[in-house]
Amino acid sequence: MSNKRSTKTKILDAAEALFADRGFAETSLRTITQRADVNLASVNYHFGSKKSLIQAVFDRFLKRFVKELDAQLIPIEQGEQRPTVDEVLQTLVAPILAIDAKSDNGSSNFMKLLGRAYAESQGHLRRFMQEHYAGYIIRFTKQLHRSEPGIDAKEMFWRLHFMLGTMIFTFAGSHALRDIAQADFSESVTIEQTMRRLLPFLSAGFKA
Amino acid sequence: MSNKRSTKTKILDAAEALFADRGFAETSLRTITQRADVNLASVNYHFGSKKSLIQAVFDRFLKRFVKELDAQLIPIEQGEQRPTVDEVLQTLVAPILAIDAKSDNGSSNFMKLLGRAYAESQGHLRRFMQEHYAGYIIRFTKQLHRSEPGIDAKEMFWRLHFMLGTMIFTFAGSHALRDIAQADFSESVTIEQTMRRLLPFLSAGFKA
DNA sequence: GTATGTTTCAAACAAGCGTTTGAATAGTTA
DNA sequence: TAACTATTCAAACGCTTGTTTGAAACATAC
Repeated sequence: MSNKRSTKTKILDAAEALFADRGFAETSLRTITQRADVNLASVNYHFGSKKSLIQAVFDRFLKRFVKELDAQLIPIEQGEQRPTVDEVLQTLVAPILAIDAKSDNGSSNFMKLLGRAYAESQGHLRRFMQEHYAGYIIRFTKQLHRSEPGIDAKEMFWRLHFMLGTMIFTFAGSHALRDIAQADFSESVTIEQTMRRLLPFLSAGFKA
Repeated sequence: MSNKRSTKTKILDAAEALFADRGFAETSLRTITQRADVNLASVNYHFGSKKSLIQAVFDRFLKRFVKELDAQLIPIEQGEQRPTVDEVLQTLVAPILAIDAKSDNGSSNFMKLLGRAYAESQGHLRRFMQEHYAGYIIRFTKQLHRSEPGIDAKEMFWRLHFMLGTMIFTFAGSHALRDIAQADFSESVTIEQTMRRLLPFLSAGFKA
């Protein structure tokens, strides 16, 4: 392995950005390999198929994400005091910010991909994620439940999904939202700013 | 025009369901015409192109929607009393329920399509909707603002989009959510039930 | 050096796509 | 009935897609 970016990495980088921007079906392998400056056949050589490439993109992303999430969850899990809703929600913030640190604009590749995975119809991606990362969702949910023990499991389930929905939709949102905001209020929009607006909305809704 | 469903209608019906389920790029004209039981060429004959067909599907949907929305907004607009947030949000409920009345499962074709339109990258759909239906958004926003005059325009903008995001994500959500809920709580999930859970979440968040 | 295994490359493959064509049919008007 | 328009149909078009192929280039070992 040389110190230059490997072909595999170059493909993953290009695919990640393009999938997030355009979607899976709308992004051809030719577009990816062109942007990555590698040969067309190298995708199938290194990843086997387009479907496997999609999973590899997610796997790399989620590995980074859950590593951060884990670090955030541990102190809360070990705390004797029960956490507040805001504290639990905060465990998601740092990972998202850390992962998309490089992306200068207000949107998040990670969230965009999550949104696309959610909309994806065949569901092979959902199955893949369910298999490999369900444990983290359970840990997060457990702490959320600890923060508001009064809310029963069924209600919890729905409010959690409402929250996730809002987050994913907001950060996955195409440039539309950001552009409108920029035009109407001439304020540049970063992930952190949006996050600051979003969290009170979420925790108020959750405690409703 | 005979009393049988016309070819045009059959195409629109099939396309609507398939686009909502699988997305635009993932749905071929051959799949649509097969399901509609019409000839492949009839799409181009009646609509001109696939892109125009997509717009036609949205146009039919939105026409129904805004007709209902208009009826809901008028009494509020004419009321001297300023409306509550919940009353304003309710103006969206009836149209959504009315439009997807036929769909028995808990998801909404209309919302699914909205979600897909939002994710769509080229944006020709967003432009089309902006051109034809922006007036209704303004009317709705105006009433929302009237309900909580304390919230300034910028904050309003964001919270409105948080709300829309949650709604679209929730109702556009693939079967995943519904399936999990059904498995874990053995409760069948209708749009109305989900709406009942969602609205308090939204209005609490909005007033946060 | 030669030999061996790994990676790249241009070219081609079959399959599916949206669209077009021109003839056949159905429907309407005179 | 005859003339004319609107619609349907099977077939084909050109193009893009994901994938495969076999030779070339590179790397590593002996």
